[in-house]
Amino acid sequence: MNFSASEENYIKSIYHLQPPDGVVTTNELAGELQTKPASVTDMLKKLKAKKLLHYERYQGFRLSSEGKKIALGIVRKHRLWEYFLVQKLQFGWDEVHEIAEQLEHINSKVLIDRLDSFLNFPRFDPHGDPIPDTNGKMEVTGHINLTNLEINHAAEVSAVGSQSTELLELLSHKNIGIGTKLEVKKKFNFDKSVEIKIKNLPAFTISGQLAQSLFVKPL
Amino acid sequence: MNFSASEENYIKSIYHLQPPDGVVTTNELAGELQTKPASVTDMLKKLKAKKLLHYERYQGFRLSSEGKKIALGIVRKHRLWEYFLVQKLQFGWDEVHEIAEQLEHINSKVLIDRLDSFLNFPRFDPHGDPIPDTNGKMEVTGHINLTNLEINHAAEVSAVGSQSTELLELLSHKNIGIGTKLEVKKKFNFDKSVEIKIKNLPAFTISGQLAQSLFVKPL
DNA sequence: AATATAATTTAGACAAACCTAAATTTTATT
DNA sequence: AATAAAATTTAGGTTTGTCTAAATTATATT
Ligand SMILES: [Mn+2]
Ligand SMILES: [Mn+2]
Ligand SMILES: [Mn+2]
Ligand SMILES: [Mn+2]
Repeated sequence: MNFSASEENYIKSIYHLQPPDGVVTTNELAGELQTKPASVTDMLKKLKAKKLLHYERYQGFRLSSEGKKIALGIVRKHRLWEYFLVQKLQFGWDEVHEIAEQLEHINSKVLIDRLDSFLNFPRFDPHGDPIPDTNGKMEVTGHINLTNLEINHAAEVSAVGSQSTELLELLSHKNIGIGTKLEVKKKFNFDKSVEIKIKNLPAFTISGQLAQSLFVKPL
Repeated sequence: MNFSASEENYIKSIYHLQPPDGVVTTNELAGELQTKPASVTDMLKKLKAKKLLHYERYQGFRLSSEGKKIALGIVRKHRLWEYFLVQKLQFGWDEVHEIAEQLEHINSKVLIDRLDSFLNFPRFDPHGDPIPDTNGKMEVTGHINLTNLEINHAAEVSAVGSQSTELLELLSHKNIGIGTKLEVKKKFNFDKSVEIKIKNLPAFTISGQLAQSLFVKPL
């Protein structure tokens, strides 16, 4: 079965909004998609008819297992393209979302699997979100992006957003690696930079871009 | 101004059908786009209103200079993506058209210019068609693909379809380079392979894939 | 429990891009 | 020049995805 770009955007948004056990509401989804509740209701009927979601009117809705499978396919495409844009075409991680929003609707299984292979099967996108594999499986490590770590909570670096030599060079210069224990001391909203503290070293500041590339496991 | 995928497909097809001085007809375009003449007429009105073509009813139509500019932009995207698919993702030149047909509608100037740079500014796509540069200019060399050379007509190799080391390795092994004079002796439809004759050498056969990567100037 | 408010759905329209069938215009043939 | 054939356009629908305004249902407040 094939879906329109519009259907895919709805499915993906429901996937992102859906809490582990709960349900998504019409207004939430309308807000997310910048559309009107009435339009959402129309689409819900269509997606229900296609068996992509469970929905009883006025009761909210959630993806069916088929719907979840479709969603993971779109998420896979979105994140792989983002990784491609950053890693191969020198885009900043803050410039890729809009373009990936278009590219995720290109319809070709072989294209996306070859892209995956060309990129060397990356497990995280430039924002640190895990990339589902060809079967829709993705890592469920407990790590979070450093930018989401709470202030003064100890954590350990567990992954980096990419394997680029530039990133790795910067990390080694700053003595940060997998296993490094650290705390966030302060977050600066102006430029998203973050002050961190590593034991036995004076506190220092890292750029928002670098923080985005670091994933930590709270201890 | 931004155009829908449908508008872009119409514009590109008119560009390809349009003879140097003549005009395109409704039925021709309907045939090319696998649609009905009535649908073509609808779109012609819209494109005329947007000043992308010159059109008087029952009289045929041709792109305006603005329309030509748009067309070249789409052709540029189509051919760059084809080159990417073949050169980076290991697709065969016969497998890329359909995917490029989708990718050509991705809307981002910076994306396509970065892709161009990433690919090292290729001048020909995998089918030997010239790739317009960022300003819509493309080479108008008189060369044609070797697969289109008439049998027993002398010609000189003038360009290759890509710069890949694999291609160049194969060419040097076969003693073919820019400037090599040759004739096509026979074309085999079964596997598209081609028998060629180079002076002072016995005739030999090259694969269809290799022939597709060779461009010659008839002498 | 009654009523007010908020969320959701329905009804009815609209634009884009297509279609079929009928009407019109151009072109070819006698 | 008249007529036949072909090409093109128009008229009137359909589907998809959107919208506004009104009606309905659920939730919150008195
Ligand atoms: Mn999207
Ligand atoms: Mn992302
Ligand atoms: Mn296309
Ligand atoms: Mn091509």
